[in-house]
Amino acid sequence: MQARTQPARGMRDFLPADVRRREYVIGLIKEVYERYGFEPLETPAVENIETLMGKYGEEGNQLIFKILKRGEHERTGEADLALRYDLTVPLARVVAEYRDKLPKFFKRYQIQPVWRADRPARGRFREFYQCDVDVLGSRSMVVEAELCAAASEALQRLGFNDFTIRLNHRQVLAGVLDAAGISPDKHGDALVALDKLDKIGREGVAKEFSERGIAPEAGHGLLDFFKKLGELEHAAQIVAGEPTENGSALSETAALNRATLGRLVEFVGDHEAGARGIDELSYIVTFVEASSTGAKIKIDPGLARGLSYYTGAIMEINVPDLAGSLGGGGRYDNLVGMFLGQNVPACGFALGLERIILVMTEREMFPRNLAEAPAEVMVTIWNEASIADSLKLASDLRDEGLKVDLYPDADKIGKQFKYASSRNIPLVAIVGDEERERGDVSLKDMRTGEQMLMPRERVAQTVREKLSEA
RNA sequence: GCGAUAGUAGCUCAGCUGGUUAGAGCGCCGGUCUGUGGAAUCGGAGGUCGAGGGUUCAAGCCCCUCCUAUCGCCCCA
Repeated sequence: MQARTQPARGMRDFLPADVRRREYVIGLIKEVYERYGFEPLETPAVENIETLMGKYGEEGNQLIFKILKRGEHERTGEADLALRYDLTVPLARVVAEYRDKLPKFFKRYQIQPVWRADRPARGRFREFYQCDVDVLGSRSMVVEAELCAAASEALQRLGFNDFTIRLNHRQVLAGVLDAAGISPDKHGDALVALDKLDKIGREGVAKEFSERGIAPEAGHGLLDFFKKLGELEHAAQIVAGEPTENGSALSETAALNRATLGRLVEFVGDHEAGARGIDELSYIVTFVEASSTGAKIKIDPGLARGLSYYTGAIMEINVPDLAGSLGGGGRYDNLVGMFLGQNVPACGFALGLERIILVMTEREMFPRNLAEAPAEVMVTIWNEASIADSLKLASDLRDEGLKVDLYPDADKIGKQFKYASSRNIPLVAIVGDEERERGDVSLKDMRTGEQMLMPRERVAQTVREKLSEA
């Protein structure tokens, strides 16, 4: 009859120390986003199923957690609701619904869980938090630049400095594939194969191209283009010499981005949409160079992203020690239109909270004192007769604004000290028979072992002094 | 969804080619200490060996199914 106590597959319980870490990260991200002028938004966990279906591509549809109809309809197996798959589509729905109440440029952040019926793996769960920032209402590349800067600053505040924001563009991607002579219906296949370039190498990709029915000349042309891009990077590194230096890293990145753009122009030629995309990328890198984020951004013509609603720039953040990405985003000018009938330009960025926490935990990037003391002072209970005194003292100290734990049992005093010690509570207050007679309280500093006797009224002040000493 | 590896005490792990009552360290609880934690010392509890089935005289070990985690593929934050 022993029930299973593990949470459902891919779902997790967060114990107090976990929650403290999560809140620490969320707090810092919020702070940065607020400083960029973003406003908070929350939406329901559940959406009508039509709201989500068809927005994420074929693969995405299958990964949506669907909720069966209730009541009599349950037996049909039909679903009318679903758990949200991301925060972007609900945002588009909200903008379509409240267009008149929202500002012309709606800048919002949203930090909430989303659900995907995926197979769990390292850094991948079925319930996970995304930290989204989006700007709606503008086609300007200033938006892309600001979003990159905001996400980048959030990561830097958390202590990351070895991340890269890879930048690409859906139209440029299309332009490159067209220019290579890959037929439009094979673009998807080409991208999937191309994405594995650094894993399986040129020959591997070439093999996969042919398996996926891509014309050999087209495949070769494409691989050739990427080979030359790779050489570009190599050259830039040699020129810059020390890539770790801040100053030279910036110019190196900028130079590389310029060179990459140049190659793209050559290769894509007069492909109209592609050329426009290249212009947009060039604006973004120029705008971004105005801030320290510039050194973090790298145009990567091989970057593809799964979600089907992206229409323009796409980006992704990576760190060396994580296979997946720390976050990603892009422009999706047509998504709101799917709800409203009228397009509202939009661009957004999502940071993956779970992956940030995973890497931060492995690298021990959390402040030491985060998970520790649940209270600043613990009040002991001397005996059954003195419970009221202890309650009163705890209450008074709480009124003084202190975090106070009250030991619940009249255990041996040594046991109570041991408990306080194990919980890392720095101070312990004792009202024993002697103290009570004189209206005094003993206060022990668990860190030094020092113990002082004082009038009741002075306890709060002394606790504060002791806390600030450390 | 496919393939691979792993799961033994709260934690980290031993456990030989299947062979009696499954071990260690750390942690936990208690005593030494009748108003005091951390140290020392002595003692104690705790495991249906991930779950369920099968083979065998005998299963932690072999076989099957499932669960969970991790690694590739696929995809993604």
